Amino acid sequence: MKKHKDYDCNLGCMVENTLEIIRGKWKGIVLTLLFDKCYRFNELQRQMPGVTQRILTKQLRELEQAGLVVREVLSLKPFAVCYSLTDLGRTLKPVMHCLKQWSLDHGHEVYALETVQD
Amino acid sequence: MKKHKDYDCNLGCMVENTLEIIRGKWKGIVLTLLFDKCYRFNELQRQMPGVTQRILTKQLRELEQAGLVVREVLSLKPFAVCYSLTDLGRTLKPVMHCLKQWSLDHGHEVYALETVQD
DNA sequence: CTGTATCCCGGAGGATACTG
DNA sequence: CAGTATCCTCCGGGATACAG
Repeated sequence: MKKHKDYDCNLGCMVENTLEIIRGKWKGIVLTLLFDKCYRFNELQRQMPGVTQRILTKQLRELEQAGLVVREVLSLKPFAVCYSLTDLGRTLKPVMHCLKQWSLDHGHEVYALETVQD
Repeated sequence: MKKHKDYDCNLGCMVENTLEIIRGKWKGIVLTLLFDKCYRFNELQRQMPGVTQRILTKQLRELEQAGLVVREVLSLKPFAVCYSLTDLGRTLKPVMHCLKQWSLDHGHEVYALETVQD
């Protein structure tokens, strides 16, 4: 695991700390999904078109390391696991709401400037 | 400029949209700094130990493209520019506050689990 | 079903030198 | 002072195949 910050910053660092946790490409979606209910591995994958097993596993492991997500083995015979949020993970709800709200309010203004026609 | 999203997602996508804008390594700090006042290029660099000119320029250009930051040439004789936030950029203040607050409230809990002694 | 093991690639970030 | 121009490194993300 890598160090969180390689230098001390008393300015935007707080913001960066939080950002690093949710920086992974699929972590935002994973967390958003898990706010509602716990998910099986393949349920998650189906909700996230484009992600591969390896990457999804990786994102989940990292969220687990951060203490935001819990992996629970339900059964071994038919191998089944269940991913859910920890209490700490749940505290991110207002944060994610904040991000979502901004996108709803101002996202289109950004798009207007990015205008990509590929 | 790259496409914002390569697929349509109606779940965590909103969150992702906002995250992509501030994903750059130094963007959080830049924005945080610019909330207070406008900065000269080298003022910014001095506030951000570790960043190189090239990278800082890149981050600023991207924020500019997104419509969050304005670059204003103050004078040519002694070459001077000034970076400040647009109205759109300023709307990110509550979002950044949200991220910062979470770090203050729960950041240490994450650290506790990451425990890296390198 | 839920992974791990390889191999691979592009791009973000960085070091350094040069410029108007 | 505020940048470009090169070149380079590293790592997140992905494709694919295999495994318990």
